[in-house]
Amino acid sequence: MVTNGTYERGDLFDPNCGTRLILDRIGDKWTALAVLRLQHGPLRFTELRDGIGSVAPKVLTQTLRRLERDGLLTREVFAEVPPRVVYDLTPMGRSLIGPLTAVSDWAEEHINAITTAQGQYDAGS
Amino acid sequence: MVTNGTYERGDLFDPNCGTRLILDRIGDKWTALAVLRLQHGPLRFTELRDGIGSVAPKVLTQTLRRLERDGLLTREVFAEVPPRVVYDLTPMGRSLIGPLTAVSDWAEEHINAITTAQGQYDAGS
DNA sequence: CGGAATCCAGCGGGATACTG
DNA sequence: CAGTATCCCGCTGGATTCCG
Repeated sequence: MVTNGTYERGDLFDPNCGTRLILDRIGDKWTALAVLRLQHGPLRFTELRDGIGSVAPKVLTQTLRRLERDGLLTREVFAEVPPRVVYDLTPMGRSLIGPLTAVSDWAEEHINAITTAQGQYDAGS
Repeated sequence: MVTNGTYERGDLFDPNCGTRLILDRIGDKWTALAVLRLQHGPLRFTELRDGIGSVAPKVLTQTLRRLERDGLLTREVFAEVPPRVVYDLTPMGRSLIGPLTAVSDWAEEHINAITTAQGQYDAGS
């Protein structure tokens, strides 16, 4: 597996390495979901909320604000009545879809095996 | 982007879908790090702990036990004095390295852009 | 409609001390 | 060495209510 002498390309042991920071971010409960929901085009707040499940509005707002702050999505407000706010991924946000999908695919493929393994482990195997 | 009618291959809106479950798992503070540290071969408890940073032993144990329960790593105990315990990835655990590396690579590539975006956002841009 | 404000509980995670 | 046993804190995330 190790063809050259390099370890993880970064410094995983360093708490400030990129991987740690990003993992803390997309590892939270809704971030990855929000990004994946937006991969097919812009959505409004309510569409996002309904599509994702039962997220408290406060929590969804937090998630979206963080993503906006990180430059991964844009938030466009239309001064209308009733108000309309549209969220969309930035190019950088879109570039995250690939890696995220890789993990998601892996999850779908192995979720059954994992559940089985858990059952055996709990059975005192 | 949507060439056919399918959304995410799973049912992301279902709290019980694989992606959600896995993300909750590898999204925690140490799991992904532990897996990545083990990609080059088996390690002992202390080697894992020293390599990863400052993890409280209790927390590292929790992480490793969960991974063992999920069938992602093996825990082999040698009845010696002093005791020796070796952790190693299972084939399934090894198959997670790819997706994890994809995310990790993305993180290393974009961490600077993200930090910059945060700075601008905080500047009230 | 798209939040903001408030309150709150749980638990993930850390520090420390001890043990087979 | 490789944990276990306690204690404890903060923060994430949830429920609810109200507002422009």
